[in-house]
Amino acid sequence: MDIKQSSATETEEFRRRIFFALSEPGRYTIVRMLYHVGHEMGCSELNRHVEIDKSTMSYHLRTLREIGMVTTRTQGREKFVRLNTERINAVLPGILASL
Amino acid sequence: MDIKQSSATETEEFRRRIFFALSEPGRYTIVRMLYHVGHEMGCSELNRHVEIDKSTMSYHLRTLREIGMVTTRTQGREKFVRLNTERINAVLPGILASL
DNA sequence: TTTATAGTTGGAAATCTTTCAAACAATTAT
DNA sequence: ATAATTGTTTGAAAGATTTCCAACTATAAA
Repeated sequence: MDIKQSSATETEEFRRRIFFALSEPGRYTIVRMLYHVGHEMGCSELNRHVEIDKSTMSYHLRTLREIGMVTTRTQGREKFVRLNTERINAVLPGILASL
Repeated sequence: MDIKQSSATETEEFRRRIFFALSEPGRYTIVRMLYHVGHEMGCSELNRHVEIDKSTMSYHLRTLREIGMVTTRTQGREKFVRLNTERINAVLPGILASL
């Protein structure tokens, strides 16, 4: 059973990116909060619960969005973040529940 | 429900280190290989299956050992690596099976 | 219109990560 | 004793990541 590093499936790539995201305390906290709250949250609400500079928060949320772990919705001047639970569970079943 | 970043439990810390380990392709491949093989492997045997420079391999194995994801045993000039399945499953149940 | 609120972006600084070559130690084989 | 095999370590180079300030856009409120 040989494993070639060159050929990584999309799923594998997504998994690794999830691992990368969760290896950073700030993002770990954000994801954990979103999961436990169980519904979308406004960025500023998130920011009120998680102590991170607002631009750092923005940076982390962009990372999570680029990876595909969250989606966002803008309403007026507020932005709501929603955890993409289904997609994450599809490649790493149960991981969110164990955070 | 507030989450303070300052206080991370040991378990949470271990989880994050596992995520860190698995976010790197080389280590991901090593861990996956060890899991699927299902028993300890000699470093050179590992190196024959996973294409990584030997010193890079050594570096990654040291990281995995420091995190506590693997243990090693030396016999003669060979070194055997064993995945600490129980400990990993204790904090992230089923994660190895989904790699 | 002016001001406040929500969030993004650019850029710089500090730090961390990964990789490899070269030299090394330890063990086994010739 | 010499040579080959196993694996570690050091150190340097290149690159990635995180953080924060300051300036910015856009919407809503006064």
